[in-house]
Amino acid sequence: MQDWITRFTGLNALPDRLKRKLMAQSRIVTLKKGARVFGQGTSPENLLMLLEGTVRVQQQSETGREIVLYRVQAGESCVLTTACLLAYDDHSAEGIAETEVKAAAIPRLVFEDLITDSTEFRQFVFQSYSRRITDLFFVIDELAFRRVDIRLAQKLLVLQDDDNRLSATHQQLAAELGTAREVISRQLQEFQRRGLVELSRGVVQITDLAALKKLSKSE
Amino acid sequence: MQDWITRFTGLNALPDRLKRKLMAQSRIVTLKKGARVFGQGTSPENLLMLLEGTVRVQQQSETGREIVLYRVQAGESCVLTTACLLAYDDHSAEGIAETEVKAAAIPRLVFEDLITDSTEFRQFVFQSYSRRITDLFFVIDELAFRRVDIRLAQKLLVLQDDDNRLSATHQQLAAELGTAREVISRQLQEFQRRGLVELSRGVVQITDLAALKKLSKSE
DNA sequence: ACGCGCTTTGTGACATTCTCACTAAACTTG
DNA sequence: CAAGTTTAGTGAGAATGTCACAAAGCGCGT
Repeated sequence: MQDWITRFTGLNALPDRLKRKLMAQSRIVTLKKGARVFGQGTSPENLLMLLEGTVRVQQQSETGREIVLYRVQAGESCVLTTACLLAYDDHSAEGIAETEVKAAAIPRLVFEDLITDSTEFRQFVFQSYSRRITDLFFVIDELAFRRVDIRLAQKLLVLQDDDNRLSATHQQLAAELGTAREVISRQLQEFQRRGLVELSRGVVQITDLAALKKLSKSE
Repeated sequence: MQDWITRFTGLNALPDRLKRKLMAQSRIVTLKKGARVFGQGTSPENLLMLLEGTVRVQQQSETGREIVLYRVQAGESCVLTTACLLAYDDHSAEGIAETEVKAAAIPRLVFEDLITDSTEFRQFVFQSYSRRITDLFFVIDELAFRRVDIRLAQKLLVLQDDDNRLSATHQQLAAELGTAREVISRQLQEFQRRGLVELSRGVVQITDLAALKKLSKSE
């Protein structure tokens, strides 16, 4: 894992001196699938930059319901973690490794140094913020204004693999949209009735991609 | 309007040199009540620091419905504007002056300089971010998991003035919560039936504060 | 004071979503 | 294969959202 910096387009512009510093002062960590990356009591002393895998960031209600806020992909960083989740400790958000995750962990002090020293790094950080906040705006928009069937169709399209399938329980899909499991079950049945998908335990197979896309775009 | 910096607790720690720079290179602007501070086509070349008044930041759906995201109060700054609303131009968010607003406008370049030069200023900026993002998390939580009556009770309590009144149409209250006007009308009627409030056109008078508080806290 | 236009609120009917309390089916493990 | 666990299905009723109006309140000009 020598030159991981090249995986972050925003960091290519860094002067060599700082790249070396970053490499020298961060360490590579590996997290198992399902591991909690941050949240509830974890006080994040590192900025994580994802090299491989994805981290799902979600929020839990007191009643146990969940909603997925966004995902951090390889090549992105968990910026909100460092700056914000500290302040927000009550019904806090948490990050879960969705796959095995490799990441570069940058200690807070190094992070601050880099922010101080480098316009390029600042740009990178602010852009990361920007992306996350855009994601949050999007979630709010969807939650407040869109119907579940349309949102579900969107999600299925986003989460599908190369074979137009996805492995997820209805419960997990409900958490993606911040709704109840029963709602998803019924919607999926309706989709199946209309021939859009084929259901089996823990799996959704998309059978009419075009129609699903059309649905996802209807208002 | 000489020493406005003192109004920002986070900026007190700035070295005098930078305080002077900030004063010298920013200018005080005044905005009329109802003015659009940013959004849709405005490309914000300034960071606004509110000296007086409040700015309401809200989002609009394509169908014309709205939801209030957060408010920027005197002593706070519109950080999200500069960094983020640029990227988010589609169904974008907008900021409206809720009252007459006085603010210090800091040009983007000065902002960058300060970020570069001052740990204290960086802290200030990141804390501002943190607060806003916390607000967004809160909105998402409420939207996804809480009943409207409880959310309405909360809002009435927050928005009330010293006489336990608030001037707002049902439509405006609906926008606060991201719901439909009819829903608010019916809830308010129910509140009135239960003796919690007294309604008249454009005005809600709270008549049983204790009960309303209790409702707002029930799950 | 009166009528006119505009804004705000009220209402019924119906669709969608949420909740609760279950049952049933599908997998897992011993 | 039996027993336990996880996942999915279902009906009933409450809460919320949508639509198409009707009614009431207010400002304004005369």
